[in-house]
Amino acid sequence: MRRSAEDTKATILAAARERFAAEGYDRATIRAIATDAAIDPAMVMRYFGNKEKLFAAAADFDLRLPDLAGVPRDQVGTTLAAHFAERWEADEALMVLLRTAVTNEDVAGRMREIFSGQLAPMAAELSGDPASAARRAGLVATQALGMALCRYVLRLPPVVAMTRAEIAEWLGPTLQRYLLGPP
Amino acid sequence: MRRSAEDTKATILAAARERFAAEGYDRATIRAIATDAAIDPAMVMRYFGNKEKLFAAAADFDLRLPDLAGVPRDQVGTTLAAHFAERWEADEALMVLLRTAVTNEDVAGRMREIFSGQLAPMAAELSGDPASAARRAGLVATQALGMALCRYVLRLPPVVAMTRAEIAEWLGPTLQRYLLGPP
DNA sequence: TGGTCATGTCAACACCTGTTGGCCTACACT
DNA sequence: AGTGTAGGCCAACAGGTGTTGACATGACCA
Repeated sequence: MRRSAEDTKATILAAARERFAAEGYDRATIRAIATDAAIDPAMVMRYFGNKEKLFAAAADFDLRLPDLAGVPRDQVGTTLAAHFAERWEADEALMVLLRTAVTNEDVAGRMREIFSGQLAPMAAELSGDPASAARRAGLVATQALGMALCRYVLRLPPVVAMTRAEIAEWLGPTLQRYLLGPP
Repeated sequence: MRRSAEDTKATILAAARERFAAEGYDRATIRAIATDAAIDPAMVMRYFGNKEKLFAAAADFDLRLPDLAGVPRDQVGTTLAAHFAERWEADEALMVLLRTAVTNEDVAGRMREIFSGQLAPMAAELSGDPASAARRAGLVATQALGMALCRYVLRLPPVVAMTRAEIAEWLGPTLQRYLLGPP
């Protein structure tokens, strides 16, 4: 069949996202991605150059943190927890990154950039104390990513069984304390 | 050189643990492990059968949870957090499992077994409420593994910078609430 | 001293990977 | 209708992987 270049590129990218999300960088082969996209492996190279660049294109990620300025100060934690619980499931970008960052130093660096570029500034603005803001953001990351890890990657049954609302209820107070609680 | 079979086996196992911990299952090659152990790759096969069995031998893991029965009830969280902070660094078994479970369903299953065989029973004994115990244990896992992920795998700078004592102080109240707090 | 067996080495296998260059083919334009 | 070109396919390469079998070699026992 014959498609426009843009269509083909988008098809490849979609297939790549799924494979990378499900299997991580190493196990997701270009051949498998090409088969999913019903296309020849050589096309992947033509459109994306090489596997690394394909991954980079598939893994651009925005936390899309909500604006917490207008949220009542004592509900910041719950709001944030609810946001994460939704965000993880909105698309596969987080899975793509998480499954790969664990064994790929470059991608781990990319997660550090997301952390310092998106999460840390939010904590700084919220707490007003630049000295402790980075640590507070780091603690938020441990809980948020830990939930993602146990729920979507390891699939611990009791964690999978929780609803998004229950996650917000349980993690809310934790994030609240990490962000705004006593040092 | 010529060694006893047990010595060789132990040398291979030590090298395998390091490689698996640092690179995960896929990227840790038998050839690299053999080189580290100053030995021929064929010896690995002779002593362990195949790569999967070598991994299984390298990844047996015991959380070594402390006995929390004698701990004052309001210090359970901090005690547990301090234990985790030490346990992660005691040996490389956790890294071996974590780096591999993310892209290997069998090993993910093994982590679920560790969870249900070691962590969940502790929560059940502690809370006395079998109905909610599994969920409470799951929540503990999200925070504990999230800390390990951010500190040792992703190496988020503010999380790496924390001392073990600080980790215990910050995570203690979280684990306390997950285990014994209001539902 | 001669022989046996555990310990170790070597070379090769079959397979899979990312990647490349040449070739085909359908469509749009003149 | 003829032709240029963008979109697509095929076959192959070079390198790395787990794994295997045949062969060497040292230590120990009769």
